[in-house]
Amino acid sequence: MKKDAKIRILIADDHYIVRIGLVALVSTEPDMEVVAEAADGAQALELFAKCNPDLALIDLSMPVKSGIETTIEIRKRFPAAAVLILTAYDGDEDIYRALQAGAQGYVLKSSSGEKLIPALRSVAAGQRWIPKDVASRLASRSSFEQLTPREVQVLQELAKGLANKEIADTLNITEHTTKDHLKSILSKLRVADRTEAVTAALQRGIIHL
Amino acid sequence: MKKDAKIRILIADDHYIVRIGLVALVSTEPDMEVVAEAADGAQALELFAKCNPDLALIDLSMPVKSGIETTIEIRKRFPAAAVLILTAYDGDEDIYRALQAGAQGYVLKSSSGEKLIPALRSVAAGQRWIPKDVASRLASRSSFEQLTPREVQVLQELAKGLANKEIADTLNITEHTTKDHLKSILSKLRVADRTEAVTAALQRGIIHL
DNA sequence: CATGTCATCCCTCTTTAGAGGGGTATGGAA
DNA sequence: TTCCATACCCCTCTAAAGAGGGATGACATG
Repeated sequence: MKKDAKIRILIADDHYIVRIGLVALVSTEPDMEVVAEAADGAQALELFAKCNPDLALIDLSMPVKSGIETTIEIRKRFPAAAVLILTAYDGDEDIYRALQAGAQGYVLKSSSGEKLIPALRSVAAGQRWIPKDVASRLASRSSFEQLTPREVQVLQELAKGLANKEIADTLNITEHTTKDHLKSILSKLRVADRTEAVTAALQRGIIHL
Repeated sequence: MKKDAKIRILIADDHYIVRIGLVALVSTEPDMEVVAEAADGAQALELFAKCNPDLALIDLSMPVKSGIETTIEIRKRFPAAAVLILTAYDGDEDIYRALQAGAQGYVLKSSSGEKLIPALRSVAAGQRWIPKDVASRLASRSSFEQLTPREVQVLQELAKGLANKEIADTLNITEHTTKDHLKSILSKLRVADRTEAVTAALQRGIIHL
């Protein structure tokens, strides 16, 4: 290996402290370096295009453009890009969507340096990296049925506290149809009523406040 | 000032990366040092008792014992302790409770080093530190009426998706009383129904999932 | 072409939610 | 003590919510 063939990393996180921490952690490793720091998704995209890093370490919850959106964009524009998601547990749905979006790995912010560094190296080398516990939750996730886009849309209005009739108006459908969607939401999420549906969806990351 | 009279800081955060970041940040300042690192509230208490730091920098969302609980405990056992809350925006109610719990300051994880370092120095020197935007949100908070402990309790059951009758059973009251509490919750939070009450309470940090 | 999924619409029926009144007992503040 | 907030109880009534059926057109996939 050439001495200057370091793994060039882009980090994207809206928390300044986290960015410092990542830079500090990476700088302890001689074979990697942080070449760009972004505080939001849009900035991450810009910097990726400019720096063309070997690895993008991206937080899920960021302003302007979410980690998921950013990952999708990066992978679309740079199909060879290696993306590792770093987050403070945002629910199974987010993990699933991150991997669907093309991320090769997923690490939690609580994981120690001994776990993080190998993840960085692994994903930069083109391999996948998904912690066992995350993988198992991902498996159990599949036991729940997938919500359709329309159902998610209804769920979002539901979270605002709208009544069926109001949801019907905003979505330009009838109250009957709203009730139908609600019925399938309740059965798919295996909950008893709309309020539990909202909290369950929030916990699983299907919707956000 | 004596050369070795550094500000001795205890940091408590469940995210390893954040702890690294804080250590890295603090180490850039010659007059302060991190003397203890805790990954949860209980550990923070232990280490505080052992190290007796000049300042405790505490995250709000931690396992085992929350930042609020930890702050209350620390302030009870060490009335002279200086506590600075560090968090990723957890809703107005949390900020309010943190300050009620005896914390002298409040900083957001997104704030830059130029803002964080003065906050550390200020609180360690016995002064208060509350960002302007946080202070203004705190003021607007007071326009909402305070929920009683019982109402918060009902709200928590509400978030589980329980029906009025079920809530009544778990709290050993009648359904009528549950409805009464619900009525005052709806009016105090200025929302139309139970579902909106739950999301509003989550946003304001009155309850958590 | 058949099958399946999605989104839409419709009806009935029972239970629940929420608005509107009423009241009592307690314990702290004025 | 008088006042006020809290917590508890009760009743009625209307409008929702949610469970149960059945049905259609669009569109993709086998």
